[in-house]
Amino acid sequence: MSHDLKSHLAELMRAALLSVAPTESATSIHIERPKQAAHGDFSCNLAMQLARSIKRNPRQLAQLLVSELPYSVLVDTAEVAGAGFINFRVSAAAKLEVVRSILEQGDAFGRSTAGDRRKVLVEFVSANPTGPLHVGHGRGAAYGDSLCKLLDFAGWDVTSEYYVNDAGRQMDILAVSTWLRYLDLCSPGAEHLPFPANAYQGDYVRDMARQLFAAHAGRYLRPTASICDGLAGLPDGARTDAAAAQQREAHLDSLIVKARHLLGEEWTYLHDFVLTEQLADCRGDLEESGVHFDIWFSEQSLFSIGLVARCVERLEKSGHLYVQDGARWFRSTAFGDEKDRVVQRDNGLYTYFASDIAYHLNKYERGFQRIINVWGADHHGYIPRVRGAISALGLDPELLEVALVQFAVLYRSGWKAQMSTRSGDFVTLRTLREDVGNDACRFFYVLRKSDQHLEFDLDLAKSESNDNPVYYIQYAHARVCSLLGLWGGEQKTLTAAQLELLDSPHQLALAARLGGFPEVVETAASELAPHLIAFYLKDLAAEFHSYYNAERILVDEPALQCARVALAAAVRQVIHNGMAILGVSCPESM
RNA sequence: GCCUCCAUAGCUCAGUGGAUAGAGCACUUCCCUCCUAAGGAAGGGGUCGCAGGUUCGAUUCCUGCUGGGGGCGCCA
Repeated sequence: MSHDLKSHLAELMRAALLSVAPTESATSIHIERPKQAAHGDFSCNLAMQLARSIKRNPRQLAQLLVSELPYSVLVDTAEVAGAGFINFRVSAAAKLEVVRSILEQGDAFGRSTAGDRRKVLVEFVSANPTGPLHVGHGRGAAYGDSLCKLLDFAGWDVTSEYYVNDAGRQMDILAVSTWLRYLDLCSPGAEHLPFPANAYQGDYVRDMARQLFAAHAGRYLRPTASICDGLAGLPDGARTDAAAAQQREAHLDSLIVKARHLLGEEWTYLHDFVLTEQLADCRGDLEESGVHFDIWFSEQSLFSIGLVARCVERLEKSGHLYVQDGARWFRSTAFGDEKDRVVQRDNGLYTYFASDIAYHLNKYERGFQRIINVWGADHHGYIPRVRGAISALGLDPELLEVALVQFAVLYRSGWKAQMSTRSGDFVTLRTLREDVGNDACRFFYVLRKSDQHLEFDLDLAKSESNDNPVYYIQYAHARVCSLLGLWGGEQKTLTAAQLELLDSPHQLALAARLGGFPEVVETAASELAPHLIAFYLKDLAAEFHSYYNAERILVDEPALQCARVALAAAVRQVIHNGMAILGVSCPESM
């Protein structure tokens, strides 16, 4: 309704503009909601925009525009204020009508057709399946999922996708880490290989080793001597220099080569086992968080179908590649990147970048009108080369949008918690959800603008969870549910309420706030900013609580009672719709 | 060094071309014989990091500076 009000006012202003200054008919007309109630329900700054080109005093111009404004039953007053604003007051009836719309449209209120059911792909989380998701991943998950729901609400045909990095070195490291733990279990007490500091340290690795041992006993056991034979050496444990680090990585790589060689076919089983385990854990975790993916896309599949090789070939043919130092490079500097990038190493293996080019080619070939990557902010330097590769393949790089999500930093007892999967020192998303609860967790994650660092104070969230704004909003919802229960009537009858009886400032303010929901959805969707929904809901809940304390809703007079219950029910509905976008539940009682 | 995000109340953060810059927490007072007090009402608290520029108008846009997070691999 308010949507209609806004465009209605824009049309009135357009008519006035044509009459006052026909030569300026191309000027865009902005109708906004003033921050202060004293400035009316809507305002327009057209006179100030025009003042310069027409060379007239903005206030006089505004006065002229007002006098040329066509009559409308919806508008009570239009007056000039400030430096040349035109402030509108719309009739109470026009404002209140939104209550009926909300009750009639229910869960669909606020939905728009802006997206025109065009296909959009949203890829997010895509964490390596090398360990449990931690609180950093949680933010990407909450943001991405809310973004999907938001875009769906705004009329897009959304597909959510998780890119599974199941083909890289990290997976090999995880497999070999598990194998080493397993070897210890096979021969307890015996002298065993030292567990490398740069292998995966987490307890979940030991858990997988135990499972492996329980199911297969000594099947993957190989003599220690055969493993050690020809292994790259380790530097002194105390050394922290770059050369030592490089040596440690080389040691790990030679362990992987050794494991492959000694285990043969069984290495594949081991590799698949750890992948399946971690993916299942990750998937379960996300499902419990209410985060759903339509597609789990395997990086390995890109190699299997030969798309990576074909992609590189295609770039080769179009002259975007060259060979140097034995490696094959993509000339990304031709597309604005700061340096060229390797796509194929001197040992013949493709880099992660090569498979990512193939992945993006595949995304384009699936026919999306819009492709959104939700990436951690640490990937920002990666954007130019991907865009470059897309351009080099003759595709439109503008189709790809990258939404960068800044880090979530977790504070425990006033100390910043580390977040490294390899070192095993991290707080898992699962732990966080168990401590804080899923609703508070998801709400907290989207309560910050995504390009803003998020400070997640675990102790505060745990100890003072009652202060969490999520409860404030849920409480408003529960209060209405309680009212509806006490009222006891048939909700369908509320659409027939005499809304004009709602004439107090509190009620009109609430109606105006409710009317703003579709605009908030629209803005949030176009800016990929679900946090705007969260802030809107806080404001709506505040307005409702204030009203609830100031006026009685279940009054004796039947018509008035019906109108007030209808308003409360509309508040409940909009909170419900907004929370659904955020993936947060709305309990009926608290 | 280069790239990028950021700097707004004591703290955590909204607002991003408009009129007197907002919220929560914390602090000071009030309000349950009354529809859930996980609530409400009132109050104090700010040179919107600094300096220029564009504009009728800048916390918002541009440039520089200062301070902070992150990134700059033939890792993924």
